[in-house]
Amino acid sequence: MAKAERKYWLMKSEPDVYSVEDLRRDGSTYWDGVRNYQARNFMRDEMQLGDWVLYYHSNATPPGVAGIATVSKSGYPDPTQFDAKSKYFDPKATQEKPRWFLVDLTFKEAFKELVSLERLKNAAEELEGMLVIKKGQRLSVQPVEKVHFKQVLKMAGAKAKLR
DNA sequence: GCCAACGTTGGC
DNA sequence: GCCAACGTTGGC
Repeated sequence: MAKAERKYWLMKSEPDVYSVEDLRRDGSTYWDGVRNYQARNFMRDEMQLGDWVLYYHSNATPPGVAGIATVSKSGYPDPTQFDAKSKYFDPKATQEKPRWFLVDLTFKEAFKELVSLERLKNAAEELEGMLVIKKGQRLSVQPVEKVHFKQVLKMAGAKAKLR
């Protein structure tokens, strides 16, 4: 069987809650609390070990891509859904039939300078079709095309290189 | 803090 | 199964 090709993603986090610097400090983390079915499906079904992720700071000044992480564990049930004390508790979820899934991320790089949403929008030609620059796009886990991922790395002057 | 966009819920 | 009401996201 051919090895599955690496996929590319963008994941949003509010830096006040958990920033790319927090991820650098911790090394890796689990992406809990996603309660959107589309985002859930990506994490459960499509994200795989070794995928690359643009780490996006939302609700920030300015918002934008702050770094890169990699998927270090593919989809598994989000434990917070079973925890009655958690704000992410879901009474309809059971161990046998979990409703929410997450992945683990490992830190790869924090950009020297954030690639702001404004810069992404200004690069509309190179980034045409990229979901994050679309109006009203709220999805917190999004697929990213390889060429777009590459372009963002270029704009960031990232150390990490895509072959 | 405002509010547009959009996902989810629930009454019918 | 429709759709109004409601809740959340996230840029500004």
